[in-house]
Amino acid sequence: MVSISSDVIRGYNDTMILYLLLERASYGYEISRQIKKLSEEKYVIKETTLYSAFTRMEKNGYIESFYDEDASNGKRRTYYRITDAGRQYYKEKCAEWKLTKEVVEKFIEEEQENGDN
Amino acid sequence: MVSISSDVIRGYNDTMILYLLLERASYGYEISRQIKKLSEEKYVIKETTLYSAFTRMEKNGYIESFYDEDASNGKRRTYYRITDAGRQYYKEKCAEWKLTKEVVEKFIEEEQENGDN
DNA sequence: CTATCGTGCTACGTCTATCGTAGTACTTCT
DNA sequence: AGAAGTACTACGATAGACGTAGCACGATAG
Repeated sequence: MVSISSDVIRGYNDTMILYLLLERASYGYEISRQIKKLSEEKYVIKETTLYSAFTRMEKNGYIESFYDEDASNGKRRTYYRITDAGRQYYKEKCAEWKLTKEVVEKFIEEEQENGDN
Repeated sequence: MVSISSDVIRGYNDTMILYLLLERASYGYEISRQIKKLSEEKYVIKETTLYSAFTRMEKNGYIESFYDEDASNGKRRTYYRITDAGRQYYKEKCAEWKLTKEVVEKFIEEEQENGDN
């Protein structure tokens, strides 16, 4: 069964997260479920990958963290919102994706869905 | 200017090399030039990346190395040919690529080529 | 004759995104 | 009370990519 290896999705985890943050600010667990859902269960991001992406992107200024002040109690969530730099970065990654796709596809053979020919 | 980062092509260097070896056995320098040419100069594989891919793939049994017996003298080239396992692996990577593309594209916004609207 | 350029590698160390494992903490369901 | 779900953090390992450097040989130019 074909599944997505970390090496091929690498470099697009950030893009996926930013895409979801374009809609609205969110937090780890929610982002994780949204990725799973939007990818139709084809891809599930690992927790450690997700949180380290948050840390990295905040350090790079692509996202900002904040706490929901209304949260009465319970384990406090860390929310993230996208910054202008993040929006810019997202756009660049989209452009890069198109280029990458173009290049990779020159090396991919269309598999004629074979009837055992 | 948009260029392809190593993190996004990671995991497809092997695929590109194998694709070229499907055609015929080849060696480092030639593969390198073919990748550059076929990608229309959009991607140039680094020497170290290429040779470490050869080593890795030979260890994994996807390719086999041999020397050109006819080569009279000069620096001897190491040729590589693809194995059956390599052909199988290539096919899997092609299938994986399609899946990856499907997933990633759900997170990519089509950039309406803007006339500064 | 020497220098440079192109070809064809190898060695070695660094970087970094991802991931495995584990642990903490709080809530809700049973 | 215990388990399952939510919401993280810490720490170390892995592996592909890459920077730098060097070696070896042939051909071409000065």
